[in-house]
Amino acid sequence: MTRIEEMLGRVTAEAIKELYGVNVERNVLSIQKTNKDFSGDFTLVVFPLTRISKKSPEVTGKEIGEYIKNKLKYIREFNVVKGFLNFETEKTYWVEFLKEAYGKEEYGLIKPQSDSKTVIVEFSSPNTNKPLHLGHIRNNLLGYSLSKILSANGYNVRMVNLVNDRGIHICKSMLAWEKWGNGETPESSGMKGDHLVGKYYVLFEKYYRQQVQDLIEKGYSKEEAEKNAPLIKEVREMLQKWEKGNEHVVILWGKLNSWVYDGFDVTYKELGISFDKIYYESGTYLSGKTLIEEGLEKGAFIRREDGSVWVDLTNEGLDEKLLLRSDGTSVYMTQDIGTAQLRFEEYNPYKMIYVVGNEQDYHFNVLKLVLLKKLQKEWAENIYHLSYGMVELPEGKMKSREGTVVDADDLMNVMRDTARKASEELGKAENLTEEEALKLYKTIGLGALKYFILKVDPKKKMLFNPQESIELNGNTGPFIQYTYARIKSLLKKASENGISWNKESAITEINQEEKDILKLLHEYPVVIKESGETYNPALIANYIYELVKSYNHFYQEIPVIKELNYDIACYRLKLSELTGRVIRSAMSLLGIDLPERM
RNA sequence: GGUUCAGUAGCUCAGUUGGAUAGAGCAACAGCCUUCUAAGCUGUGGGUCACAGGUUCGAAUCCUGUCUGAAUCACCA
Repeated sequence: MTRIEEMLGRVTAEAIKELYGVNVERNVLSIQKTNKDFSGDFTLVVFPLTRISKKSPEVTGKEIGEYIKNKLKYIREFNVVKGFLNFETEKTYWVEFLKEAYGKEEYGLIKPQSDSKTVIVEFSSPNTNKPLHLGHIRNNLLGYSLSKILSANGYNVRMVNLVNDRGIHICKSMLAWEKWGNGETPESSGMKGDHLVGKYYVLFEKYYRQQVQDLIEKGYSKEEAEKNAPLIKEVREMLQKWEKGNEHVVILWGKLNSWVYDGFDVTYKELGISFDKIYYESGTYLSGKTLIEEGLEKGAFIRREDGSVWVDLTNEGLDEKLLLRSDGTSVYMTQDIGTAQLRFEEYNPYKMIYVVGNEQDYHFNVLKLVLLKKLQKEWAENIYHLSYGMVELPEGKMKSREGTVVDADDLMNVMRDTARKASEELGKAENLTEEEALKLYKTIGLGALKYFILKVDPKKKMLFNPQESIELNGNTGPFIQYTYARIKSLLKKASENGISWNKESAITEINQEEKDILKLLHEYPVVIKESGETYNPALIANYIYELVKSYNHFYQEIPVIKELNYDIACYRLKLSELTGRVIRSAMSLLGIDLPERM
């Protein structure tokens, strides 16, 4: 069944050709949903067409409307208000639409085929020196949801995580643990591994800052003090030992990292996040050097007297950027150049998406420019940096070193407890086993958190207020989950009453409430497409909210099971079932679970 | 200072290939549970879309300038 917007577009172009003798491009025709204050379902804006018709907007609208009404059986009536031509659709269109959509197994989704294009989504990319916090949660949720959405658009998606498991910041917690840890382990302390390691990272920073302060008081400049504090010298030494493969340091590194991974695994599992492939920086940080050499030969880069290698991007409006240190070791940029190349060789992807915060906009600009302009890698055109805004707290930005972070594990626990409290107050937990109840609280708490984060446009920074953001009413995840549970309950009751709605039913009328829902269901495939094209899960979130709101309105006003006309009751049950299926489908694109009852 | 991004109701956010009288939620107030789950529904109040110009049938949306905020511009990652 062709979508009505397409039919309208085609026939409108035909009308203009017929009436005014001019061929118009399909995309200059603006066909949109009719504003709710006017009568009609779809609207053609005729202002731009008056230049062609050489007539007033009203007359032009009437002429085109008349033509279309006679040509398209699904258009029942039209009206013209100023320059807006509003079409009213025939109810048969909606009846047929529901029948078709209802019959599809996964309405709205495009299944990836084995020969579909591949898209790589890199996200999460944590450092192994501290536990995950709210910022990582936004990253993880965006990356995971985006992957699901792209998959629903028919791409083969590979979810990839590049773990920052080496470097000076990792050595900081290692050194601190060795100095002050007294052999403390996750088992001996009862702490989650990532939290334990994070504790020593904070400890390092604390003593380091103290040493810097002491030196400043002795007359050092701040810069000198930061360079000469004994702890930073020790940690540099440790990094060098690591790079040379010093056995003691490598073993220590392996031990602490394994604790962190155990901790991360728990957090990822709680969050419901998984990856197809995990890369480790320790395995990739040397890559990229050959590409730099290649660039040097071509004259794309400059080697300075001290041996360091730079790229000059001043013509592109950026600065000079370091690619290799004077001692020949690589920097972040070097390895990103290398891993990009490796991945394109491995997967030959159609797109490669990096989900990374907007604080690294500059870095990704440089990365793409170097690959594209300096190294002439045409595939770099397909690199896309999904740059998301920071999560801020009422008191400002989160800072790991200063302890002003919202810890991921803590937050999930708080959300679950809030859900528990609310459920108990509302008496929802009755008739549930302890196990069922716990599962429900987790579903609701996480649903609230995930929806809260994903409903905001990724590009924008967002504010997280711990007191107010943990909301379960209004435009929230639990609101949607609740509606879903209601639909489930309705369907269950209907089948208990022996109603079999899964059959043809002769419908003579559809009311406004039903039509509102049908129109939204009708839009679902378009929303999936748009959110895939713009890499924006928020479009899905806002769409579900609209759908759920109009279903709740329907539910409140219109009887379903209690409807006495059997055909109408069946029709409304079908509508409800499809709404439930779309809610489930759309929520799964956000990575949010739904309870069967709540 | 350069670059980039942002500024919409008291708060958190929708709304941009330019379209009709700018929308939700929260908070406030007023209603709706003997009737399919009230985590719901209905209603009221709340706006100089940061400011000033410009483009045109039409601007929150595009352009220019100003103000405010954030990020970034490291031999850190």
